[in-house]
Amino acid sequence: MFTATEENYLKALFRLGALADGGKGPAGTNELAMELELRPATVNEMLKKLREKGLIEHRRYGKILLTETGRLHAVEVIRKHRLWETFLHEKLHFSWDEVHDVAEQLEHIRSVQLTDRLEEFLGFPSVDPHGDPIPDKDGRMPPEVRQTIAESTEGHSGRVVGVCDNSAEFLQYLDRLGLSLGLRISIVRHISFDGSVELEAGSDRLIITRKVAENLLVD
Amino acid sequence: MFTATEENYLKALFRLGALADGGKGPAGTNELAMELELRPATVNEMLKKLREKGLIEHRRYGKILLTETGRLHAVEVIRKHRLWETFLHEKLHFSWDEVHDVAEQLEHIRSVQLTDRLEEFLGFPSVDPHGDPIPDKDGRMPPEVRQTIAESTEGHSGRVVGVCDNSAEFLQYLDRLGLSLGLRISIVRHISFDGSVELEAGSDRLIITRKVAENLLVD
DNA sequence: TTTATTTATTAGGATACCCTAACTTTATTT
DNA sequence: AAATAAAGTTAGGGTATCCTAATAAATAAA
Repeated sequence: MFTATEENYLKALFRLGALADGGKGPAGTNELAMELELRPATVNEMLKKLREKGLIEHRRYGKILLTETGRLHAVEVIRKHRLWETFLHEKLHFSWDEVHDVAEQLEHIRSVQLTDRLEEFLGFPSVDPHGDPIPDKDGRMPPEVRQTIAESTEGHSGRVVGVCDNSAEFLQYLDRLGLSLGLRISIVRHISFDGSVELEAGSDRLIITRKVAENLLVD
Repeated sequence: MFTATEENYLKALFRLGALADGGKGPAGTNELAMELELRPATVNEMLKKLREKGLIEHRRYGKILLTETGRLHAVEVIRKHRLWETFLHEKLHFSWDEVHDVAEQLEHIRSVQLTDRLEEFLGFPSVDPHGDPIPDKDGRMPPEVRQTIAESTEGHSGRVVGVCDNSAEFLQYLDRLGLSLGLRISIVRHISFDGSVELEAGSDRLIITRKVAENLLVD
């Protein structure tokens, strides 16, 4: 039905929030090119194809929006990606910074039964190893009630439920800081001088930089 | 390192036994094209590429032979294919006729760790759901001591250990005949009239056609 | 051994996806 | 509103993989 390339475009548009509602609104060609690490000219060509397949709405010099069909396919790919990440982490003991690249390949395997059986095998998980919610068979995604540490209020306490940046570098850095998914923490104070945040995790205190705080999600 | 297409060529050459030793010897362009369901002209182009990469030996108008490097890569792909088939069958409960097409895609996933971890997760299986041996990490494949029912002697008794034809149609037909992998059977007699073979399975007797007998392997 | 058949190769084209460079339209400044 | 900047598009190429049709070499048959 769709090539791996097409699926990557849909996924990128979904990430950019190019949705009629519930997202950041229409996306631009340059923005999409940046997200996919491709040239605008290349993206422009593919837009034509996606338009003709009814996956996006787009007029010459206009903005890009996923159609409902496009959104459903994007969510399906994200579902597959997150299920595979969960499989790799829980069954094959890949660390959370190793799962992404392999899942990036596995998400494009075409099989009507595979995804659903994998989901069942994993016991219908609700989130992947990075804390991101896994859409169900019908493309429904549990609403995320989470915020970055940077935007949370002082005194707030909750669990680390996800990250914004999935790079191996960041994830390994978190491991070194002793921060892992599910950890209970409290926001002690925001330091206005440089945006650092002081946290309490159990009986430990630690300070994280603004950049880390902006990429760590708590519930 | 190698594209999925290149890997399919290597696999096909291995299947055709295009090995310096231990196989049927060199293969031809047409033969390979037939195996891959492509045109000879297409195959001819790819031969150039495989030759330059040192995966095959081939001179203009000459026969094709896998180099040692080529053979090792072919075996690695076969290893991945069979491990995935085993996963699909044992963990996700795909029937033995459903596993092939999905494994055909999964075998091309590139990850240094994935295959070995999958193998460990599956408990180091020695054969896949069709009874085909799974090569180990170093490309060693347990020697097959098996023969088709058509060539086995009357009175021989053993287990059904594999099939030559992996088509869903044949595998479903076997299910209908009540023949499954691991079943203990005895060869009662070869019927010279039409090549049919009479079998005993437990207390049951059944007759299979010559074509079935040629595609069923016993140890 | 000359002819016929089979097998392999070349030539030329198509599609998918990517690129750079040049150009056009839209948006932002002044 | 004119000038500038930013965003989007077109033109022209490149590689990988496939194709058909024509040709050349090798093999088999007469």
